[in-house]
Amino acid sequence: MDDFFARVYEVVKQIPYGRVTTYGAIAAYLSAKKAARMVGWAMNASHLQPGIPAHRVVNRNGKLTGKMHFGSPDLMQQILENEGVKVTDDAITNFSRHFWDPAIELTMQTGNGTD
DNA sequence: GCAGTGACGGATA
DNA sequence: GTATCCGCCACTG
Repeated sequence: MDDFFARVYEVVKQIPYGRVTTYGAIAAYLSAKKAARMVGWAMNASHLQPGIPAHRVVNRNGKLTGKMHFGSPDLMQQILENEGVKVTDDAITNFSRHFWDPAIELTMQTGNGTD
């Protein structure tokens, strides 16, 4: 729990305001690209940890697949729109424009919060 | 120890 | 582009 989960949380917490990423991107960053499910599963437990902007994590299609886990099915969309991310039909519009890849933005630097 | 499941993704048809 | 299947790793029953 302090291994894989912590990794996912670290990456998710690095997601800047108004940006979003995908489970696969995080998984790939964690060298577990084949196990994108694990990321999503870890996110399921993310609500146990504070400061985890899980709403900024969507699936490859930019779809708010996990919105149902926020307590309110519309909460996730509300937060995204509140951050300037337009959401239509439970999917992020201009997704590629808001897309944030940890493997690029973090330049493959694991756990380096010096910046 | 085995089987089922999961906030996914990629490949194939 | 859409639909279906399989693989992936970890956890629970």
